[in-house]
Amino acid sequence: MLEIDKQSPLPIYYQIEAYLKQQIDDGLLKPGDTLPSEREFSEQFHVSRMTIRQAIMNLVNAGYLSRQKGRGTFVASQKIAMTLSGLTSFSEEIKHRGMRPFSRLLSYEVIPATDRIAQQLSIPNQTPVYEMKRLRLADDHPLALETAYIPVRLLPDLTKEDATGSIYAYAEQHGLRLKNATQTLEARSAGPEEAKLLTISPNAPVLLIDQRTYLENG
Amino acid sequence: MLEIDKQSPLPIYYQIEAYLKQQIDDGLLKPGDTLPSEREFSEQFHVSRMTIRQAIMNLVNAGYLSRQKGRGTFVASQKIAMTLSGLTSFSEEIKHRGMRPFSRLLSYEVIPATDRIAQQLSIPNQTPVYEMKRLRLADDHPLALETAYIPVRLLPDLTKEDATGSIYAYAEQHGLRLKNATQTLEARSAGPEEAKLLTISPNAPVLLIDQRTYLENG
DNA sequence: TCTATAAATCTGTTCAGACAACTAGTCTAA
DNA sequence: TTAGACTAGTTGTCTGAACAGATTTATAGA
Repeated sequence: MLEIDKQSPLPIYYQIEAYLKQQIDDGLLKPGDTLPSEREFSEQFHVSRMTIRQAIMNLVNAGYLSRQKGRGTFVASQKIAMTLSGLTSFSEEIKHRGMRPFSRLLSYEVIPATDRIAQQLSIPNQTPVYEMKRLRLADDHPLALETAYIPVRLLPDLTKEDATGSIYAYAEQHGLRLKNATQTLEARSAGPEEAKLLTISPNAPVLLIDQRTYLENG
Repeated sequence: MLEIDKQSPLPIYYQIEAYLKQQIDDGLLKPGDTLPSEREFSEQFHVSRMTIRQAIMNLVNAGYLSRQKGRGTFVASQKIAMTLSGLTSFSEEIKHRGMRPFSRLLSYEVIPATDRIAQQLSIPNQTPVYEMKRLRLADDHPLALETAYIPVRLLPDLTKEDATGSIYAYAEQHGLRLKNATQTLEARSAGPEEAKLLTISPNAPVLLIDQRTYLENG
């Protein structure tokens, strides 16, 4: 049992945060486990609910926990490598750096989800999804190749023209509230086609980024 | 001027957040600019200070803003690539994935800061700094090469033995409260020596991570 | 003028309470 | 049996207040 020291120079939320992180790292709390509710924590530690929330929210941002309105707070899966708190789309990211973002649509079609895609998106096999390949540029400098898969069900009326702009902006305009994204990174060598599109030499090292964006309801 | 719609299904803090993000992306707020204080925002929008705080904290986590106790809130520099809200040290990160972290100290010495190091750490030239090279392993599998530079002034009593363990833990034990870190990523080819230590082939792509950790007071 | 003290201003932390929105289970009526 | 209403529990949002700690500005005294 944790003893909170209210006289400590360390903030209370910080002590609780460290305590929970320890429990997770030590395996006392396993991925998928449900945490006590905010009210229970509040009574257990004799502190305000807002203080508990601050500790929990920090751990959610750090990728240790996840929460769902009406259900509870859970220990996050180990697989989540890095949680981006600020969910920034490509366009936002580039603009933020003062460059002019641009993307060229290479291909756009609706295909049934393959095994791998269906599994990654947690949808049934063969579910129709949009497949969009785009070349990302910043100030006319090729920057990245992107292949995006989106279940058709989520955005039934998406057209080829919409796909030219920002998908994030389009989604938010149509009432989908985006929640967070996870990214995993991997470095590998560029294939010949990729190298050509990005105007780099074949076998030059490239960064492989797997980004998944979730809606607010999961 | 922003008009807050208190009837909107979108939370108030979210509206304010979007408004400020827009101002920054549009260049109306430039890096270094000071934002109005929380009290001023609070009066301007007729909402509670805590609501303002929630909007601002989200933007701080997303890397758009930075704040300093007693000074104010500022538009963050464009250079900040990605701010890790959860400041996780190497050991924490590996343990979180259920592996056994280990590090081998390759070299340890005190050297005067070179031009490049001094500039990066924002300290005067020739200031003595620790230089520690470490090979990082997870479950005996070589994972990363690390070269760390720390101003001697910050941790005057650091010994070679201390350097074998976690520097973060050591720093916190000695009263330094760490704040946040920025990481920039770059993919390049491995040199022959690096390849040998990491047991990979020369020229294999590796990930270059430049991580900077700041103390709470900067 | 210069310096040391005091006041004002700012962000950081904490509290107690209120209502909204969502989830899951129970109970009731068709 | 089943569809729908109800209810208890959970997180999400918001308020107004208070004090702490850091920084800057104003002030008074030498």
